[in-house]
Amino acid sequence: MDKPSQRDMQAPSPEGIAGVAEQAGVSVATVSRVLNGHSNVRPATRDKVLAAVATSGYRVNELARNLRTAESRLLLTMVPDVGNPFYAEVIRGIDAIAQQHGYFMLLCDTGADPGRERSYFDLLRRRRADGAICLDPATVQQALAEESNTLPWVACCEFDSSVGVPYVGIDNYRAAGDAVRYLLARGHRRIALINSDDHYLYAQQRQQGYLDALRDAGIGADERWRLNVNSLDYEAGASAAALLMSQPEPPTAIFAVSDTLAIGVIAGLRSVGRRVPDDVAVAGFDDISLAAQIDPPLTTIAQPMRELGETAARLLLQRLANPRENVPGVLLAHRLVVRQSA
Amino acid sequence: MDKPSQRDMQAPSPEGIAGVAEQAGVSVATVSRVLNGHSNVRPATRDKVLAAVATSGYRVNELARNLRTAESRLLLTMVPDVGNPFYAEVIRGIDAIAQQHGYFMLLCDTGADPGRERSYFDLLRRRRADGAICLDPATVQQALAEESNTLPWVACCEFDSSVGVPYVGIDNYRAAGDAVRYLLARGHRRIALINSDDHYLYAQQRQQGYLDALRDAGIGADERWRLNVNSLDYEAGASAAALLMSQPEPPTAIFAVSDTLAIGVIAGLRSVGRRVPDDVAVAGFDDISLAAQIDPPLTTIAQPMRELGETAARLLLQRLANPRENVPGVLLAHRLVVRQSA
DNA sequence: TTGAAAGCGCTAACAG
DNA sequence: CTGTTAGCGCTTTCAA
Repeated sequence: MDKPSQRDMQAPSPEGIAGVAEQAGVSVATVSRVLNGHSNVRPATRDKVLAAVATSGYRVNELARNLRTAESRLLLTMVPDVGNPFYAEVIRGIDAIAQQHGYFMLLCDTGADPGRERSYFDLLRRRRADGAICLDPATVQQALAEESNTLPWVACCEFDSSVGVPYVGIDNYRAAGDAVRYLLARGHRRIALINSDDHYLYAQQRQQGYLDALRDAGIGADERWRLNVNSLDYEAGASAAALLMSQPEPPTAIFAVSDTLAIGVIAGLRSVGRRVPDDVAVAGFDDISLAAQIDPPLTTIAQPMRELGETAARLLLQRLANPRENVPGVLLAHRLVVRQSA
Repeated sequence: MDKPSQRDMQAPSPEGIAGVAEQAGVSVATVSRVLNGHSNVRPATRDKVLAAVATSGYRVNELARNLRTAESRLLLTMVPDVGNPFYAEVIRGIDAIAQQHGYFMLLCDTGADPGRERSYFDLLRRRRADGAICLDPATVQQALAEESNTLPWVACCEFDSSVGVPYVGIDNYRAAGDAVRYLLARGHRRIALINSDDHYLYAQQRQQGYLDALRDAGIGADERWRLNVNSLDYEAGASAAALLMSQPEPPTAIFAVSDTLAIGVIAGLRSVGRRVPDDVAVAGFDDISLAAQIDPPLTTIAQPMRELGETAARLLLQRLANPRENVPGVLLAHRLVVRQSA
């Protein structure tokens, strides 16, 4: 078995753009131009190139392109919990806009863990992502902000307007107030609050909204009716509800800062034999699609989830396109959706 | 304002690895070695480099590294619907394993659209992702398989064992049979099936399991009790249930191939005044965390969601590490979880 | 309108 | 153990 002689060997046709160039009888520069849709190429030449691309089945190596253009066309999305329907919907909004602008989404579930978030954030410095959207707790974000106001990122849903990072969200203070005022209007006086972990800024804002609405109504807020849970799981809501009901003077209404929590609350209430809304009213927050399906259908504060994500992506893209221009913070409207749980 | 004279200008210290090399007084090769943890570097040298890295705040440019090593260290995950809790949990499993092996996840929501899936799949050819995990309908996957058995991808949850692509999933036929046999054992004879769109292979398999279980019990399956819906939304389940109940001889039990559907079914039943499980029993599929929370708690077939994702990622990683080795298909165990809806 | 050539920042032979 | 050097495959001046 001899090695093929020199004469028999095919000149190995070059790979990549060079192969296409050779096949089309043009230079690599020209191939690159038609690939990138530059206009300064004679139609006939363009056709030759396109034909060569088609027959060779060539695909551009974006690894090379990315190095050359110094961009990854990836947007990093950091979210505390992909499994939460609220975040899932926001993510969809982000993805839609990203795609629309030729970007893909690198999704990272941080579990709201500062350590993980920091290391993900480092992806920006390593140029693996061009920008980031952060849905994580404000405490985490502040750390990021100190470290690098210079890196392109925006805050979504959870934000601190004072740190100087572009953001999109709702007015959590007013939204929570709206919920409480509704409960008050329905005659409730003993209103409990089941809140997220306090390192979420939105949790603090919603609590303040709750507190102030109560105070404005001339009602004292019993501390025993205020609970913080460290996860938005259904289970967390269920056990919080049970705990609330075990008190000597239990609340007649419960406001939970997340629909998932509220759904858990309803389940928990049921398990301790209370009926909703007759024995105790329940209001949620977010208006995930499930809210309308459970029994009883959930009264809640609707957030424009999709739009929140879309806006975050747009803000980031804008910042990427024009790094020096100031990107504003934007507040989207919430609304109270009255169903049957309260 | 004069331009700084030649004498005043700082020699611009080189960026990147070269800067670190200069600062540490070694060559770029050495820097690269310590950065990549190669062992053949004298400790003293290593320390010098590390110090230079630390003081300069240098971060490797992964765009360059990726080009050089010809890998993106990204895993593409194509899923029909990120919003579905079932998929969300599978995704978490994938992400966990990917991270653990130094990969990140590119998440793409295909909406089960063949066109979108095809274009995402092209990311592999363009070297933007090293491999892909596909949760999309088998019809779509078959198209991919024909086009390129050569590209590194695996099927997850939804698979066709005959196309020769590595996969992980459960035995859908048996699982559906188990659900139906349980309903039969509870005395039901009129059992409806609310199924996914038929282009999902799992839908066909579950239907066959349903049909055969009925036949084995000597019961004819009325076609009017078989419905296919084109989305797994709660709403789809709700309207399907209402439709079923409007028939002259409505079923006494409903088996839905997804928990989200089943939850919608329960809501739909309630809206037409039927009680679950007294008037009609409902069984679901997946055992998402929500299943235990709704009223009544859902009887369902549990899938090991997390493990499904983890296994898919491992399979893919294995295929990536050893392209010529045959990667097997793997079937994970399901189980019937009896709660109160049936 | 087209081509030649210079890198993007890194890794990995290869040589010493 | 360390340094020199040749690319990875593309885009983009600069000239023609």
